[in-house]
Amino acid sequence: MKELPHSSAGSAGSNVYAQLKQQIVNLELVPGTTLSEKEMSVAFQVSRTPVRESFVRLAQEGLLIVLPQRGTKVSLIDPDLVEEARFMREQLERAVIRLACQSYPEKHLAALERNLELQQESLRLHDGRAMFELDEEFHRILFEGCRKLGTWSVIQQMNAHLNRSRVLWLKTDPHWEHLYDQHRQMFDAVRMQDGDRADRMMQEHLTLSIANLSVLKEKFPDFFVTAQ
Amino acid sequence: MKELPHSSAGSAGSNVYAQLKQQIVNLELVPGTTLSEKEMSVAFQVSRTPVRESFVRLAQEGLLIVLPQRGTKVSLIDPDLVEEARFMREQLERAVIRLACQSYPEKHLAALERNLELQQESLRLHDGRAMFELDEEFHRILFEGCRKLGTWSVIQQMNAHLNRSRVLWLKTDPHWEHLYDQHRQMFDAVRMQDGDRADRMMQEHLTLSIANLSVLKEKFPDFFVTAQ
DNA sequence: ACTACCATACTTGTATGGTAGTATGGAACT
DNA sequence: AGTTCCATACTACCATACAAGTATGGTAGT
Repeated sequence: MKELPHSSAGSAGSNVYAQLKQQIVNLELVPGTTLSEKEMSVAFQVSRTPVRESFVRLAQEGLLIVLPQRGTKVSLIDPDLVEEARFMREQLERAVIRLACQSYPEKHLAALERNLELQQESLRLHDGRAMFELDEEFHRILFEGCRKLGTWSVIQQMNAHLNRSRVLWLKTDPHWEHLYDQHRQMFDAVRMQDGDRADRMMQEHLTLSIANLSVLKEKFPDFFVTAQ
Repeated sequence: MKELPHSSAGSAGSNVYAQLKQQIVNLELVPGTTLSEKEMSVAFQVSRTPVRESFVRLAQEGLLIVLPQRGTKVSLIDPDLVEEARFMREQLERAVIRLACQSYPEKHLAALERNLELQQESLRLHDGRAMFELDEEFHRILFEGCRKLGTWSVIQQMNAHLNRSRVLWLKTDPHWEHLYDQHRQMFDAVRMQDGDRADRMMQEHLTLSIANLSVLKEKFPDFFVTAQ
């Protein structure tokens, strides 16, 4: 078969996985959508095997629900899981930023500053998509500087749920300026090695970030789990 | 706990996954062992497809390393990952037990007490295997009572690495009595709603539990990653 | 003795046909 | 009209065949 130019990166299975995951997290694949191996195999121009492989991985992350012999659908957003993900992030990020205030490599400090500049630039351009990614990277750099990238990647898994609601939130009312300010203040706190202040800022940052989940539930009721 | 359809027994793929995972965590499959889809398919009397499915899932958890067209091997224990898992557990469990001290269902409190009794019984019988599982369940019940089971299951993933070193530790010098005492004291603190004491106990509990990783590295050098 | 080459026997990755279970719609029956 | 039954068209699951990359050991050439 002819090699498609875009599919050269990695195996077919990994490509399907990555693309599906992105579509799910970006809500291009609406929660509740029913998929099928066959359907996706024709869409991605591959056989069912790599599609099935990606389904297995996505199911393990809770993004797909596979019902044997019945079908596969994109999972609904579970508010309890979202809150748990927020809780988890809060605990771990507060602990990490306290570590960062004790000692943090100069190299990563510079990376944070560079990231903040890019945030400012994206803010000026009202580029929400870029802000979203820079936000993610800001926090990732924090973990990286503390040599806690394994922790970060585990968070990411649970984060898939949190991020879907954040994407929804983005569509309604993004307070990017406010988040930028908080990032800036956290950066300053790390540089000044002020652990208590950094902790306080992070807590506020991650508490407020998904404050009004109920608003989203009202606005997009079909996307959420109702009965628990 | 919401049972993911995939994790339930029944399908051949899930069975292979569960059995392989258990063998890996129990170190019956020694770190570094090379496996192959074909080999396992004859061992489990199934075709390569479900075996491959289990490989994909285990690889995502970091328990298997798949090298395309070369082979698959059981991952070595990464001391940095073990420490990260410990770090993660410490932060999350301390936060959870503080929650438990604020409010905790009577039902789960009773479950904890029953668990402690079983621990005492296993202690008397010197049944290390049972203690290991009761230890896990004790902590799980704590999360369950705080409605943080999703967090627990995410921890479990990272815990696979931590548990392998704990199994090693079990083979050398298990201080089960000490751990039992700590469990008992944590239980008392939750019942008395003494958050500070519970926090302190949990921190101690999870700090000491893998104190001597370097000892294990000397005793079982082949099981660990050397260069990072 | 040493090097370059290549057949061969592995490995994982992919495609495809068949199986069993499930939802669905229409026909036959009450 | 309402209910039961069954053919049909799905589904995920599994087995198998093939493709493609890689390690290895032997061999021919220098």
